[in-house]
Amino acid sequence: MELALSLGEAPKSFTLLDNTPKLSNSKDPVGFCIALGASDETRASSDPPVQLELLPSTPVLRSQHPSSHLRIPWLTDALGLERMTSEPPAARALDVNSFPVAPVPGEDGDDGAALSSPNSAVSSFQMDFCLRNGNSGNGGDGAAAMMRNRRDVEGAEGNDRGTSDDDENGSTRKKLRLSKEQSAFLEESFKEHTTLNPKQKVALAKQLNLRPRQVEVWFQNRRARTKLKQTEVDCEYLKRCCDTLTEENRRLQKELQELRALKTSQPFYMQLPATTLTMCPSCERVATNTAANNNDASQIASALSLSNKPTRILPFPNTQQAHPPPAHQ
DNA sequence: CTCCTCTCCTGGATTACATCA
DNA sequence: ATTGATGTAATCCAGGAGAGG
Repeated sequence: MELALSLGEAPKSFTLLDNTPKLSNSKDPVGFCIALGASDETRASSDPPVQLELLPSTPVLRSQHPSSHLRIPWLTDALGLERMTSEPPAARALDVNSFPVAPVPGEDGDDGAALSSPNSAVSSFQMDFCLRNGNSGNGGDGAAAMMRNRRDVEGAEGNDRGTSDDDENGSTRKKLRLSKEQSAFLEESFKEHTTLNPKQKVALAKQLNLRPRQVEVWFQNRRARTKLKQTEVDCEYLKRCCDTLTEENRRLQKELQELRALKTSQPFYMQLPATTLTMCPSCERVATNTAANNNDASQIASALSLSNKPTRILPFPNTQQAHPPPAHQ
């Protein structure tokens, strides 16, 4: 992807380097980073390429994060760690105390692997994520939430697609609200894998007492949200870059106007022998014969605009001795 | 080897519902 | 109590990839 902006008489271009790693291969769940290469002068030094961090990063969130209590099944597998069955009871912080929902036989219609999942050990520590966030300790309408939760869980059970279930009940589709613990655990999983293979999906579903389809949908929506957020961040960053370039364009146009005004106000400067500028034909740098190091175009421009000394610009071959070619290479 | 069909998965768009101010 | 905004679970659809005939 390449994006080029042309600004007046001083065209500058910058490219949007698409170094985006594949999400599935990246350790970073967001994994999307843009690098905006502009000229050093153009690029705002305070605007590094933006990478969105959508995951909880504050110490508070981290400390409250259930990852301190939970393990991602495939992570423990990968690390060869003990499974959660060996977790001390005190660590089972998510074993909230209501409505344990018995697994419905033949529930996992989504994947046949559910019955013979190699991660089946997880089921021995099946957590009860039946509570919605309303009744997990902050009082309020706990009873009502529990009733809703029971209704939702019961409605969610047994049918993977849900639509036929709704058809049978003659009701509209129900919407299960995931508990904070479930959402947090899914977030933690998403941090490790933005996509799930069937085994991971089933293991996660078992662990969270959800249907694999629900886990799948959650990851779909989560990826969509990530992409949306990243797009917003990208737009904001590009907008800032555009503002910076616009400002620089304005400044350069103004400088150009000053130079032209100076030129028209002093039409006979060519006849005055005060200062001689030499220009190298290869690199187009300019040097004066009075100050050999003064070959910066901006310094020349400021010299032109600030001091009213008449200046002569000569082709380089005429003043070989003033600017030997290898001097600046 | 190529083509076709089927299945599965994913992204994008959209809907429907829950929650909150 | 009502309502609009917002967040998000769920659905629908199209397209790509891989397997198998």
